Parts: sequence; C-alpha cells; structure tokens
Amino acid sequence: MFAACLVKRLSLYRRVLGALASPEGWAGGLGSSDGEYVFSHDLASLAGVSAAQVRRDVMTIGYTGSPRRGYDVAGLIGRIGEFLDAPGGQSAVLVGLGHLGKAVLAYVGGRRTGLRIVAGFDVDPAKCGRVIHGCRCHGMEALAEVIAEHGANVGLVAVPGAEAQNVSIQLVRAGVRGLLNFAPVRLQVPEYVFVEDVDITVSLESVAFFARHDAVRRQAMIKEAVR
Amino acid sequence: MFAACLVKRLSLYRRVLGALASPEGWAGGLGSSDGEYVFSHDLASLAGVSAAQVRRDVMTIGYTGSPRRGYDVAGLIGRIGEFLDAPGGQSAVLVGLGHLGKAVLAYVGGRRTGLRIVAGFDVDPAKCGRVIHGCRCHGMEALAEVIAEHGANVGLVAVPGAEAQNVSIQLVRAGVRGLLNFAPVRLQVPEYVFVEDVDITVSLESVAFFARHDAVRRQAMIKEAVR
DNA sequence: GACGAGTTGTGAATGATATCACAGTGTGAA
DNA sequence: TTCACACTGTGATATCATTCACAACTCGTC
Repeated sequence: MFAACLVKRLSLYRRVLGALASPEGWAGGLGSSDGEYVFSHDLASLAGVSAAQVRRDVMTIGYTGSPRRGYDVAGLIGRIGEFLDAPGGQSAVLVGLGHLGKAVLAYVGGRRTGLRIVAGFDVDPAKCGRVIHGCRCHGMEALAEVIAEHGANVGLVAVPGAEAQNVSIQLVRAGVRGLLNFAPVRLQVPEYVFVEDVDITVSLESVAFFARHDAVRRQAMIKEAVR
Repeated sequence: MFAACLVKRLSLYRRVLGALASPEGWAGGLGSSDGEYVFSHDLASLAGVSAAQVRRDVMTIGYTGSPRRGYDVAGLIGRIGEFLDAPGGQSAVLVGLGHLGKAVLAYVGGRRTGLRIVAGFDVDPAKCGRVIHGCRCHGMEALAEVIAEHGANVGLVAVPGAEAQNVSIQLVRAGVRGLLNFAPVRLQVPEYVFVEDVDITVSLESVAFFARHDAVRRQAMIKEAVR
C-alpha cells in the first residue's frame, strides 16, 4: 500500500513542474533550472519539502535523473502521470452545487489531468439542466443512472452536514469507490471505500492554534538567544 | 511542539462531543453513552480513529475519565477548549469573496467557538461595504488598518493562485501569524508564520488514486481468499 | 584525457505517530 | 459489604515517514 502523503506530494510536484515547463517558463525567481531540467533542491523549495524527500519520492516511482543536470522536467511529469493517473482517464461526480460546489468546479474545471468532473447534482430544481462551469447539473434522482453511464468511481460531497451521510450512501451504492468529503461530518462507509475529508473548520482551528503557539516558540527562541 | 495532527483530532473530538451533548442528544445509533458520558471507543468510532488514540490524546491534554463510566462530555469539551482556544478569543480575516470565500463564511459563520472571522476583503468594489453572511467586506486598501483594529492574527487566503503570494505578504506585514491557504500555490512566508494548505486539486487526485488502488487491494484479497 | 565541482541514489539513522497490551481502578450488582 | 467486570491510563512496542550522509556518477573545464 502506497502512503497517502507520497501520492499528495507527487500531485503537487506535477503541478509545480507543469508551471516550470509552461511556455512562459515560470518567471518566478528559480535559481537554477532553464525549464528543461530541474534539480531536486529546486523542486523541493517550490513544493515546500526537503530535497532528500524529493529524491526519495522520485526513486519510489522509479524515475531516474542525471547527476549534474537533474531531472528532465517533461519526463518526470510523464512518469508521475503514469503513476497517478488511470490509464483511460477517470470520471468524478459532484453532489451539491452551493458556493462550495461551484468553487470546486471553478478550481478543477480548468485543470488538464486524467480526471474529469463529468456531472453535478443538486436538490434544487432551479439548478437542474443548467450547465455550471462547463459541468451539466442533474437532479438527485438521476444519480445512479448518470454515474453508471460515465463509469464514475469518484464522488465529491459538497452538501450540508445533515445530508452528507445519506448522499455518500447513495454514491457508494451507485459504484463510487472514493469520496472527497467537504461536509463537517465523519462518513460511515464500507471499508473498501476511500474517504478523504477536507474539513475547513478543523483546519481553521488548527491554524489559529499554531498562529499563537509559534509565537510562544518564537519567544522561547529569543530567550535562548539572549542567554 | 505539539503535533499538528493532535490539534486537528482535538478539534474534531470537540465537534463530535458537541453533537453528543446537544439538546436532541444525537439520535444517531451510538451504542452506549447517554449524552452525559462517553467511552473512548464510542468517541473513537464517531471520529474515525482508534480507541487507544482517543485515550492517548485525552491523556496528552491532561484530562481524566473514570473507568466504567468514561469521559464526562461537558468536562472534556471544556478541557479541549482550554487547550485549543485563545483565552480572550481570536480573530481572523478572509481575503477573497468569490464562491470559495462565501462558502467558507457560510461554514464557519455558524460555528460558535473562540474564533471569529471579523472581516472580509476583495478587490471587487461591488462587494465593498456589503455584509456577506454576517461579515463586513472591505476593499484591499483597508487591509492593514482593519487587521490592526481587530488584532486579527489569522488570515484565510481564498483568492486565485496568481494573487495568493502577494496577498499573503500583505497579511503577514499587517501582523497575521497563521494562514489558511486555499490557493493552489505554495506560499513563501517567513518561518515564524504557520501555513496550512487546503489543496483541493491535490486532495482530489489523491482520492482518485486510492479509489482505484483500493480496488486493486480488494482483488488481491479475493485472490488470497480463493487460495 | 584527467580533474573537480556538484549532482543523484540509497542504506542507515533518526524522528514522529499510532497501536498493543495490561496493570490499576471505580462502579454497579448481588 | 464484597466482588467482578469493563473501562481508563500508560510504558513498551510497532509502524510509518523523513532526514542524514556518503559513495557513485556525470558533465564542463583545463
């Protein structure tokens, strides 16, 4: 079983590398790197991890760089794609087209990867039939049918907490095997379903805590420096 | 230094406990627990972690339960609050009032905790002066002033990727010490600033990966069972 | 062609996190 | 009042993730 954090870092590397390889070549102040090749420490600083971590991750997916030149950007992007993406592409559906759902569509819609959000669902009849951010919206009654039609196996849950559990059951019943859950609720699903929670409240409280706590550590460091 | 994951779990426990303690007593099928007391394994299953993890966490924050009855719900909520929350409350500001910003306000606005989102900012003049989800919106030029006025030390960055770095610099300059970043960019900030990334693209790709990978593991398990 | 500077690749060491397993204990039942 | 059970608290252990540190290598330079 591959570690979850490895997969997330690879996804991040790919995005960073994509920016490097793009036509304008990422004007940002990257020390070395001409856009063709990248060193582990450059990729590391762009991704906010250590250089050793980058090298270890690259090794894990079986890619190889060249001493003195670094990693071939296009080649590494390709290898990450082979590792992360489904060979024939993968389809996802989004349930809940409130502010959050729309924001997610706007974010992901632009990205060009092996993964597409092929349909949206909402209880609000006013939204049905409309196309939002390039994604067709259906009523909840069409859920199973549309999922089957596209062979989607990923579901995004962007509904209020009270409905999230119910929605997730419907998704799983329709064949979904991975859930990205934005609702502030822990979903109870069969163990063969993978759930990733994006819990804004929890993240926010965590930031608030460390905003204070780092201040404490700063003072401790100052004290130590004085001594 | 307290581990980041401990803080997140505590935040989660608190929310789950709050649901347990609420008037209607969480109709959901919790085996034991009458709403007054809760066992480590019940809290664990509600939070999606192991019972040993719960006991360890409770120990870490110095709370104590009673054998045979479990933890006092109200007492534990209180202790978690002492640990997580700033004594006099804490203020945060939100930059970017697009779909995502509004969604965040809707989520967090309802919650009653030591943390308040006291102001929003956006470049769009049409939004300035309005009150969205109970939060007053200002133009970017008022950033430093409003932050100073409220003594806010937490900032939420919900702007497009291209502007995120610039916004984060302004926030830090105005005194913010913790950032919750929704933009698909790694922020470069001084090391005394705590950054938490909520990276929807990365999370989604991770879910997509494990939706497939767990399927593989399932097949492997079936093979093994047949043998 | 030989050299040296600056990379990568990776075994080993460290550190962080979660689990195990069981002694200790308060509680309700008899 | 006594007892036994089911739970907590926690040292020890296992697992997972990251970093260290250095040999091996490659490329530009002399």
